[in-house]
Amino acid sequence: MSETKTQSDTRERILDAAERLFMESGYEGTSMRMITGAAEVNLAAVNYHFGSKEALLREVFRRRLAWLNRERLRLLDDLEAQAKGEPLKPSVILEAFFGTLLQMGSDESLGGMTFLRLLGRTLTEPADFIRTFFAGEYAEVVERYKRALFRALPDVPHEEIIWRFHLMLGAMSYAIAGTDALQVVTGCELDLNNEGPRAAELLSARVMPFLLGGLRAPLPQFAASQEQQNKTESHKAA
Amino acid sequence: MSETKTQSDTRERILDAAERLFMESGYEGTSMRMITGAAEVNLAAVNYHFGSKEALLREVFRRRLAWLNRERLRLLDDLEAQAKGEPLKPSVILEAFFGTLLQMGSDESLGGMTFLRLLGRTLTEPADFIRTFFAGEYAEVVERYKRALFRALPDVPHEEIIWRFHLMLGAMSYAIAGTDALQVVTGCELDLNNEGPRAAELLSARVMPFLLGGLRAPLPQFAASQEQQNKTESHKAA
DNA sequence: TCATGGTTCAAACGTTCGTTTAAATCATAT
DNA sequence: ATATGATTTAAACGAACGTTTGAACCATGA
Repeated sequence: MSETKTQSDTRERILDAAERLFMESGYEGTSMRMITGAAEVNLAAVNYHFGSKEALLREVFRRRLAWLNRERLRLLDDLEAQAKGEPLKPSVILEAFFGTLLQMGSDESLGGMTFLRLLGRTLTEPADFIRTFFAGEYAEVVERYKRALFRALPDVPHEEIIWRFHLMLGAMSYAIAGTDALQVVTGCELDLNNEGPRAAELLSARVMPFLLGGLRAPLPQFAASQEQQNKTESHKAA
Repeated sequence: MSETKTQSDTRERILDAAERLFMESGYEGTSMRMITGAAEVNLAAVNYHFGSKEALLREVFRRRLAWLNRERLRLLDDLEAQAKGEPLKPSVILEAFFGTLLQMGSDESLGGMTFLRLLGRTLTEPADFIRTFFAGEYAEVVERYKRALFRALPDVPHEEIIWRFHLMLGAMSYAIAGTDALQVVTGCELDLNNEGPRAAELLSARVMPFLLGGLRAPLPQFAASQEQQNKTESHKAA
């Protein structure tokens, strides 16, 4: 009814509906007709505005990840400048990387918990175009944070740090995705859905100590490249 | 190529092909024609032998999870009998729960790494029938191991233990699923594909210390919200 | 030998998928 | 008011989906 509406909001309506439906049903499980139906726009609107379903998914992530990863880099720049050349503490690095992520969950204008859960689920989607897209979006930020962790933990082999970074991502993704297959059993996810914006704080308090504990765990000791005899159990690999 | 073949191996061929394809492309991303084509059987064979695509997926998991969860329960029975009423050490519990899982990765007749990766990915699939199926398959084993962890960590609130169990599952799933969206960046997954049966040992050495570190991390301190103190044995058994 | 019941087969079923088309509609500047 | 370019619309496209069908096949026991 005013001039702000002259700029059609069809694009945003589609992106919002797609974000929610991709989160609920996955990429392959969500059809164009579900999306355009929920967004109350014409079926052809997706192809007109975005070109294809794949391009739509990419745009759903791009509009959120642009902010997320720019913020992560900015925060790391600040922290490193503030440290004046000294290595950062691991807890500070993790707080910057994951705290920025969780902040999105508290802010509806950044996607809220809907986007967080979509992100957690999509990281394990097998489709090729998804994986290559994410690799490109995350390349710089992962490289910078990896380097920060290398400096923070000079006695830990780089490969081990990469693995633990990997494991922390997994634990966080899983915790965020929430509606995992076992939630009926474990039965402690309802809070995430009901608490709304506070969900991010709860998640942070729960998960960050776990991640730090894992990151600083004693290193595994390998026996050369052959098997080690130190194993206490009698299991013999055939 | 004699009487053992009289019992048609069509069922197993389908299950093997479906296991691999579901792992590579996900449930919705894998078509019946892809499965029957890879298995070199007629398109109608899936519906004849299993009834539907959903039932096929369930059977793919049932033939592996039956062994896995039976073994997990048996091992826990043994350990608890051996402990003569004393609580088990957390590391022993985790080794039983996750070691059994990783053992499947080393044994091709139990599914090998293919099934492990399929399992890791499917735990985050959003489809309803998948989630309810898993809930049923895992109910008993999760309940038993939860109880063991409660006894092993009497000073930790039950809710916190459940959360950390949850996080450990996530980290392990993510590590196993392997081909995550960031593998191009982190670049340390190739070993899992190339090492074959040894992949499980490598994974174990990498992941178990991380999980233990996370499980034993200092507890988060909340600003006095609903503080539910832990009544060790008065917890009602549902 | 033939009847039988389990299994395989090619073909088709109706539905839904992502995408495209061309006309209709809208907003804006001249 | 009219022309113009951007957007929306209804309808249809061919392809692929999961499933069903009915006949052909085949091992086995009478």
